[in-house]
Amino acid sequence: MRKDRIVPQEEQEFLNHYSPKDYDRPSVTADILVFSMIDKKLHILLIKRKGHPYKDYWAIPGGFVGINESVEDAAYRELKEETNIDNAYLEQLYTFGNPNRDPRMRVISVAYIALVSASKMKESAGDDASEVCWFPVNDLLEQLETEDILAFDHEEILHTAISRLRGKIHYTDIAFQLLPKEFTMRELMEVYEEILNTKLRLTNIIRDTAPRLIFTGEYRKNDVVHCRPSKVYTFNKDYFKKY
Amino acid sequence: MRKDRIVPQEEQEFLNHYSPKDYDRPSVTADILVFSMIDKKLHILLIKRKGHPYKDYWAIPGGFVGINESVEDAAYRELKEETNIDNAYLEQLYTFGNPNRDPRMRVISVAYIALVSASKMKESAGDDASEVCWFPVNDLLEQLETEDILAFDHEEILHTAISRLRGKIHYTDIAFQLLPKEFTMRELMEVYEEILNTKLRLTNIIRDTAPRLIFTGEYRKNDVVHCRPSKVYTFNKDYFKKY
DNA sequence: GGAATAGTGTCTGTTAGACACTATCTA
DNA sequence: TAGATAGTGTCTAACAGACACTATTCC
Repeated sequence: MRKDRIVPQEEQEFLNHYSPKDYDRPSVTADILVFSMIDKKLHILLIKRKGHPYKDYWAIPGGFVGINESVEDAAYRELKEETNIDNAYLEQLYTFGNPNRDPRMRVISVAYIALVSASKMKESAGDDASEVCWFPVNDLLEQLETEDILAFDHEEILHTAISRLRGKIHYTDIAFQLLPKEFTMRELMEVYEEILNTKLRLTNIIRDTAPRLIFTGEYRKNDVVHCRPSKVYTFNKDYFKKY
Repeated sequence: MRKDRIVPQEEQEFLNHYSPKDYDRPSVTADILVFSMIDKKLHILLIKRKGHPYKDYWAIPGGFVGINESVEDAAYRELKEETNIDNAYLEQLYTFGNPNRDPRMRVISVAYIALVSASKMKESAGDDASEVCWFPVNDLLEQLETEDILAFDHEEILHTAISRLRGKIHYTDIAFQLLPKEFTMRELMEVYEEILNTKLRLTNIIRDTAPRLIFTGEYRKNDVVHCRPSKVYTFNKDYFKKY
């Protein structure tokens, strides 16, 4: 329940005279892990830090949550600033709240995962194009095993995000969120392979996702020579798999 | 990677002169949903609000996160205050960050789930015993379909928690966290039944959880008359099921 | 025709719900 | 012995990985 609670007059009077106490407060940011499939590889958007601390390290984009803005709205705003995309799949990941995460001040970060289709992306991400970069995720993960590249606790945040994606790919629609409206079976499989970082069999992906797909009636010629064209599919939004 | 990064001297100097700007900041609380099995029923700990707003409504216990305290530590502190338990299973649930959640001021709440064994609980929960109450969860959920009982957005938080527990019970160890060190198969099944709010078959629970259990060698006489005693088990902490 | 991928159908091992049946205890 | 729950074993349907085999395209 809970639709429009009737606020008793007594309570209304209390509220009129209430002023928030001046606690010593942490700052709150919304950080956003933007994933996209680019050139058949899963990529994540990172920005290079221009100043201290962690100067020249790469960081997950984020920004402070406004005092009258929901945390989710802050994440959407951040996404818009970085990718110029208004609507995208957005999911809260986890809240990272250790003191000393940021040596400057106490910051609590609510991390979000955004999945965007490369086709939706408009040009120029942000102002300084040179400071923003798409990293191929699996290459990055490998590199992180031996090198420190990410600022703050952002490596931990990235690993948390990957675990989430891997865990959810089989029973949710996240794979489709990374594809354009129309796609082939092979493209869909590539999303699975990139997220799970394994080789899969096209045939099993077909079977598992078929009920959620609609054949558009069109075929697409393949990049490869001597090859039968693929059926073009659309995601059936009305289908919900149990969970 | 990321163990002990060497902070360059240049960066250290920057930090020495950095002072956090005075942004207008939301307050952050750690709210904690404490679950326990009491009298064969899953219960949640709620406190009755003594003041406005939502006077006399029931609320999930919570408190402000200290400026030098991790959010998780704040949750542990809150748990200790309410139940007098030091160590318990604690898991971050979700962060609720809409403005107007609390009519007094902007509050962002990081919600945690705590699972405690009734046997570990010491007496007296908090100061005013009369203000703290254990609610049987499934009865409460039913009541919430027709009545507003919970303060703020706490009904939504509760539903999120229940979904999480139901989703994780089959592939994690949360059921065991609600039981004392030693327990019978029937007690374990009762945890499953309470969380899922369904009737299950003992025999299937036995099969599914067997690899994670250790038979203590002891038997326990049953409450019911004319009945064969149950084997007493312990949770095998070393066993990790894939996920 | 041959190379190459698209797509179908099937085999198999695993898993989860259901339940028949046996085991063991106490009044 | 009867009543009751403990616990074993098995049937079955759903599912997922593997792969044999067919289909279709272009050079």
